[in-house]
Formats: sequence, C-alpha cells, structure tokens
Amino acid sequence: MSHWLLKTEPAEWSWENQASNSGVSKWDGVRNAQAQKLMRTMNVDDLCLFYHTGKAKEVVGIVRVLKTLYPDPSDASEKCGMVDVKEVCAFKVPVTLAQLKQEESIKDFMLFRQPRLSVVPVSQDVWEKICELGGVDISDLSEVSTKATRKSAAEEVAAKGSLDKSSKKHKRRKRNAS
DNA sequence: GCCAACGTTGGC
DNA sequence: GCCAACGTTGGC
Repeated sequence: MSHWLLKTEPAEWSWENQASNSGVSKWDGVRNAQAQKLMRTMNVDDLCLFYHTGKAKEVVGIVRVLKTLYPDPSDASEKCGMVDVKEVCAFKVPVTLAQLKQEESIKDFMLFRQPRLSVVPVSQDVWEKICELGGVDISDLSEVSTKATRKSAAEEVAAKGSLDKSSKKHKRRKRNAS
C-alpha cells in the first residue's frame, strides 16, 4: 500500500467539505501531468494526507482511496482523470508545514522540493512521522485498511451494515456531524 | 523540436 | 504582495 499527500485550497475544498456527504468525494480538477501520473498509480485503500494549502499550510486529516483513476468530466481535453476518496479521520492536532520542515528525519520529503505539485508521494517514514505528530494511531488505520481490502470499495459501502455486524472488534468511526 | 515569453502555484 | 520554481504556449 502506498501513501500520498493531497493538496487543496480550503476556500475551494476544505476538510469540512470533505466531511460532508458521508466523507466521500471525487478528487477532481487535477490537471498537472505529473500529478496525473501519480494519481494513476493509486490503489484502492491507499491512504492520503489531506493538506490545506494557502494560508493554512497544514495537514488536517486522512482520506482513503475509494476508487482508482477514471475520467474527470470537468476536463475538456478528456485526458485527465480523478479518483474518489473517503474521509478516514481528522488529525487530533493539525501538523503545519513549518513544523514538518523542522523535522530532521524527513528532510527529503518531496513536498519541500516540489511545492507546486498537488499530489505528492509519501514514504513510510514520512507517513509514520506525520501521523504521530497529528496524534493518529497508525495501527488503528491498518485495521480499517485490511478489512476494507477484503471487499471492493463499492461493496464495502453497499454492505456497510453487515460489515459492522460481522466484525466483533470493529470500532465505529466518527460519523460526520454537521 | 527548441526556447523565449508568459501564466500559475504556493511558500515566504 | 512578492518571487522562485515550474508548466505551458506559440513563434520560428
């Protein structure tokens, strides 16, 4: 499984927006060729850091890839694709870019070297570090992921109730309020 | 197919 | 608001 960082300008699409609609959304509007190439390699259940650019400049939560790349109808050239993502959890504490830049252990994070790229690969080291800083328990995430992998994402959504029932240890995730 | 000029992104 | 770093466009 791979990890990613997805950037968004909160004025256009924020974590609060993501949390609505059962936390599910299309990640459309990506036009950059390199970002498209990276998105193409995303797999179902890959986990992504949800990053606010602009004034905020901080990682605020985690989303999971629900559907791999498919055509983005908002692209007139019909060449660009998009993925579907679903909210996994919010960070207990947002992790700022300034904070990350001070971390000696993740100096080679691609986010620093290519600040304009809106889809950034995240190494395991960086993933663990950022989740730790955000107050998120990674083992809790792998439980969700492993379970989801057994069924396709579509099935998971459809069979949500039965999944909940059949899993003794299942921890109920926070439903989006608002 | 090169490259200058221009546009865009996003950190500072 | 500025500017560095890219990306894109279009003339040649």
